[in-house]
Amino acid sequence: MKSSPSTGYVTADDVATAAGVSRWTVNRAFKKDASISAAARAKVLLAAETLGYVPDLRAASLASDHSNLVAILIDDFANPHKLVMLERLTRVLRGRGWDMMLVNTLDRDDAEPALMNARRRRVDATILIGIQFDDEVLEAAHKAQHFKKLIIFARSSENKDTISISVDDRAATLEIAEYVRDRGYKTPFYLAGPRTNSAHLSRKETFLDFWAKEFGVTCDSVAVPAYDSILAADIISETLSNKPENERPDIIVCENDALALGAIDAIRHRLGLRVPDDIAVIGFDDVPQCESPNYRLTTYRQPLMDMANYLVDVLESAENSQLDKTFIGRLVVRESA
Amino acid sequence: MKSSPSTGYVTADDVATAAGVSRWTVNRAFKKDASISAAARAKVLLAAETLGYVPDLRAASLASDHSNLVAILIDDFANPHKLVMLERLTRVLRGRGWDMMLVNTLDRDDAEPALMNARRRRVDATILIGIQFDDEVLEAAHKAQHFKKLIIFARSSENKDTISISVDDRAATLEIAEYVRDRGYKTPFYLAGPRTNSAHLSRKETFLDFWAKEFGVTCDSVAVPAYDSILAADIISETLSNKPENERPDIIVCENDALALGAIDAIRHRLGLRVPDDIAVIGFDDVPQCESPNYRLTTYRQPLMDMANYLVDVLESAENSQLDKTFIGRLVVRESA
DNA sequence: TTGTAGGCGTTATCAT
DNA sequence: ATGATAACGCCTACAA
Repeated sequence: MKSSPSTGYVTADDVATAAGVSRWTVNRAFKKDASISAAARAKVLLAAETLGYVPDLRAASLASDHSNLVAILIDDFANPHKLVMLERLTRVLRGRGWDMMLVNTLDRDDAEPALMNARRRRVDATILIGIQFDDEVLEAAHKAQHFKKLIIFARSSENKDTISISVDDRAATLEIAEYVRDRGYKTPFYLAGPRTNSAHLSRKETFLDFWAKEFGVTCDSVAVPAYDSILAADIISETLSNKPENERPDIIVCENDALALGAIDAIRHRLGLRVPDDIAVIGFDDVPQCESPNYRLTTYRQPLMDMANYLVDVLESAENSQLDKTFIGRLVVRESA
Repeated sequence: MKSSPSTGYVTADDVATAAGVSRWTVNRAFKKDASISAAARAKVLLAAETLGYVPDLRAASLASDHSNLVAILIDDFANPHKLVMLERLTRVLRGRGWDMMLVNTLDRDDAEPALMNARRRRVDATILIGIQFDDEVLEAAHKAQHFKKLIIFARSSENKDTISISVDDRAATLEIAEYVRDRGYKTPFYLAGPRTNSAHLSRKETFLDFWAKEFGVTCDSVAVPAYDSILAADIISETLSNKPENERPDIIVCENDALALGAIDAIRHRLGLRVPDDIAVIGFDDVPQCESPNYRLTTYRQPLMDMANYLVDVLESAENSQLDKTFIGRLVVRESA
């Protein structure tokens, strides 16, 4: 038991002295399940309060080898859905006692250094959200095999060393496709996002397959190199501006809302047409803007709260394989399609 | 020097044994400025690579009492500008070797627990971004005086125990006001955000003062209880829908873009009027959507990269007072006003 | 219920 | 340039 430390922080020892107990009793006072008398706890908590003591989580983590800290690696801040995901994730994690580090994976070459960084902090899990964590990056990451848990959130992955928590893309896309068919649209156009090296069947492929089987026609599509509304607007207006009216699609099915919002802008302000009367639009994600009177976008909402809660279940699980899970969301019908 | 540890992590000792040097030499190999021979460093780095060793930052922090980790407390995820700020902040911090914890301050009562949490992690600085950190909360927080650095980002504050990094609201608002005057608008209407207990002069007050002095008239205003576009649209349409044409404002000046985008939606889709012909709109922040062909919002852009870089300067400074700084941004003129 | 050793993986500081 | 000692503040496991 020593007296005041050099660092300026109050330690358990200081509180112990003040409360007239041992340092270990002090620590017990801060644990829920600890076996400690109510009197002792009260005494300790009072002393801690007056001294301004709070336990040091670095030391706790070092000694116990779990930190209740996760790293979230994210790219693609242009997509407004990321803000929604961050809100849900931080809310649920914090509500259940977890902290998170947010890492901006600046570009694809930065993915590995970013993963390395998470390892240095000895986080309990590393969560990947974004488009640049393709199979190749994952392979390289897991070569070293030094992640307690590597979780891919809101994106499916067949990678074996990884836990994937995502919406069932196939089911979702089929629900969208059926809606498009049932509403009588005949000539859909698919607006896809950046191509990745991921092995799984993309939303676009699922949709095109469905349409081909249903009607025996291949519908057109184009890819936008980023999930960016402005870019999507540019590409849609380029693609459609010189098409005669009878070759025009009657609906644009978009891989996500970022693209869909751009598509609506282009249809109205570049092509001078109406949504949905001339061309309908359908999105994916249900970002807040979808509800704006300007867009009223029909879209597919992922059950993000459920997914985030399941993520914490995974964090708190002793297992770290066989934990993949897909979720079913729902189509939110508004006026855009 | 012990052999393989129980935790599964490779330690500096393991590398030391493998490389035939001492543990301290291993650590030196990972420091830029360390005095170590090139040969020794190469030997160590090779051994580390094959063993998969990376330094443990928890232990480093515990021993050195600085973590290169900051906590960012943020609320108001409805405002799309938050995503931009997060992008810039994470980019600059990471580029300069800092990690950040992101904490969602769920509501006002959660501010104190959230601050406590940052203390438990012994972060080098706590950064506050949001509206709920008013003077009262700051007071309570600093009563305990246990923050190495408490920084208010993108918001001015007169609190003495706090470092405020923000745009010069007064200069910005005056620039906007002069623009409004010079373009010949006569009857501006101010759309404000939630009222806070902050002591400083708000943008709204600055604008109203200017207009009163310039023309001797008080312009109308209304407050939206959250920085939320949908809500802003509702309130604008309520407020203006039953005004006769001659009492209608010719421009709506908004405290930020979230409100401004909602105002535009309301003007078009609820009031059936045109922007800017019937009513012009001006915002603040320059969120990405401003550039959309649908909005083309005239707005004021904060120099976020400069501000973020200055934030890191502050983190790396030995001082922790007299560090307040305000920045000057610029008006970005588009077609909405 | 309460106290005690020993260890977690670094760094500061001093010694060689 | 390299090695060694003593923290850093807590937790696990066990003893009293």
